[in-house]
Formats: sequence, structure tokens, C-alpha cells
Amino acid sequence: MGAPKQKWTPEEEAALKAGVLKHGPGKWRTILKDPQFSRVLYLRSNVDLKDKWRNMSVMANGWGSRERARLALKRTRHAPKFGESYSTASQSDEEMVDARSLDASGSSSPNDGPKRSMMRLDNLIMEAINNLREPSGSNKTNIAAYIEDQYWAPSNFKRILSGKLKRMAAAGKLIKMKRKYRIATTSALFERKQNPSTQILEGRQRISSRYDHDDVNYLTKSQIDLELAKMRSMTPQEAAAAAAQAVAEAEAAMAEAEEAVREADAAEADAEAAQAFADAARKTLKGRSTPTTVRYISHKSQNFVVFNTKDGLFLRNFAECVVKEDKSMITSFVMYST
DNA sequence: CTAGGGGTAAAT
DNA sequence: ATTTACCCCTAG
Repeated sequence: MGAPKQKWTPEEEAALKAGVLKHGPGKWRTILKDPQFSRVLYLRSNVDLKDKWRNMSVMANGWGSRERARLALKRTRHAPKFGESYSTASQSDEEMVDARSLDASGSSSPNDGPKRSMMRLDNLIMEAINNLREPSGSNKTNIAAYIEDQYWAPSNFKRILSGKLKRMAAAGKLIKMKRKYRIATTSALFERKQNPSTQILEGRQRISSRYDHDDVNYLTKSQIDLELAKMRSMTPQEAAAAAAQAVAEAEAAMAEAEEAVREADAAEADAEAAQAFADAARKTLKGRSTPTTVRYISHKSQNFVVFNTKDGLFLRNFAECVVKEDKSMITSFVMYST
């Protein structure tokens, strides 16, 4: 029965994401008619968009409504024990919220989950802000409400959330303005598959959680040296071009819809963003003896800053004004546009 | 038109 | 054999 099955391309997914970011979920027809997206999505129907969004949401947040229903029907298998947490064959990634919270018996000892749950919280916060879709950002109460509604709420959740929000804002992952948080458009890349055996290096080698858009990507020492050598031998234009290329590839690969964000309301957010960035950058660059180069590049109307430090390459998406505000730490300033 | 239920080819 | 992810159907 004739459905050839046409898989969604990353471009289409990105367009859909951007469309939802722009018009909100549920406005499938609107998104489809938007000339900005219709060029990519002209093969798809509004229903296709809706279905695809459902699928992507399921992936993003663990269970969509559909999975919930299925799960309810499925849980006759292998006699679930009393208060057992079903760890479905879910791949070990984050997504899954630590189970066994509302255990009727145990209670009283809220032993904090180790690092793992903190990493997950990052993603949950991002998801919350994303799905709440409040144009000017979401405040802590709403974020907490979302997470509590979708998942479970540990007793000390509010406190943890507060700390985490603060940290993420300081790191530039979130932009805080007037008690509201927005997702910063920052990308850190140059990812590389790293050989586990090469990880045994100095003592202070930190491996960041994963490739999940974290601010910093730690590379092994040899890889850093290699990249630095490469950067040094390049002309500034070449280096910037290489960085821009990396940005483009990563963007496509991750299908991140980051373009739409800034169109919303730039001015005030940028000022806030500048502050967060400056703080983070100052912290990052403090006390480095090795020469640090910072390059500013522009790629497809988006602006990026590349830090080249002994700890690796930092790539951050940022508004032009930021760099102008804080020139002090820039040793090499290159404008490049593609 | 959208949300959600459901079917099923393709992937694992 | 089970899971995933497109596609279709239809009530509201």
C-alpha cells in the first residue's frame, strides 16, 4: 500500500525544528507556508510535520504520549517487582531520569545522585526551556514545574535546580535576564573520536561528559598539539575558514536550529549574553601562561568566536558586540566572512 | 486543521 | 523477533 517511505533529511529536520521554534508547535500549516521553510519542506504535508515532531519529541524527552500508552499496555511482561524501576532497553544515555524516587517505603534519605544525575539535569533544563517556548525565556518556577510534571521531583530538587541554573548561566549555556532563562546559542565543537588508549595522559585530564553541546571540548594532549600546530601554520584567514567549516559541519550534523533564536529579540538578550560571555571567558582565560589566541569569525550571518588555548579549542557563537566589549583578552582579531 | 491512535516497511 | 519511524485514518 503505497508508501515508498521517504526518510527525513537532516536539513528537513533542522527546518522543522527552526519552524517550531519560530511559530510554536502545532502550527504545522503555518510552518509549511512560511517561505523560509517551504523550500526545504515542500515535499511534506502538515501531518508529516506533526508526526515527525512527535517522533523527535519522543527521542528528546524519553517518552512521548504515545510511548506512555504503549508502556502501559506492555507492562505485563516479566512480572515487574514492587517498586522496580523499569530500565527499558534504553541505551544508557541520559534521557532516563533516575528512577526509584517516590518509593513509598524508603523515603527520608535523599542521597543525591552522583554526577550522572547532574548531567541529566542539564538536558532536562534545556528541554524544559525549549518546550515551554516562552518568548522571553522561562523563570525558575516554570522550569521546575515542567520538570516536575514530566518526571519526578526529588525532595531537594528546587535547591539543585537553583544551583544548576546559576552554573549554567555562568557558563554561558543559559542567558539570564530578569529572572528568566533562555538557551544561549553557543556551540563547542571540533569533536573527534578519541582513542580510549590515548586517554592516559597527564593527571589532570578531564573528559567532558560527552559530545552533548557542552561548552568545552577537551581533546587529548596530542590532539591539542596537533590542532595548535595546524592553527599556527595557517594564515588567520585559513584558520578562520577551517573553523567556519567546522561550524557548518557540526551544524548540519547536529541539526541544531539555532538561527531562529536570535531573530526573536536580539538587543536586550545580546547585552545579557555579552555579560555572561565575558564572565565565562575571563574565568576561562585567567592564569594561562601559554599564549592564547582568540579569533572572531562570521559565518553565514552568524558570529563565532574561536579560542585557541592549551586546553583545546573553544568555539562559541556570539554577537559581534561581545567581542567589541571585551577586546582586552583578544590577541588576534580576525574578521572573516563566508 | 490538529492530536492522537494505529498499521507496517525497514532497520536492528 | 522486536523496535523504529514513516504514513494513514479520523474524531473533534
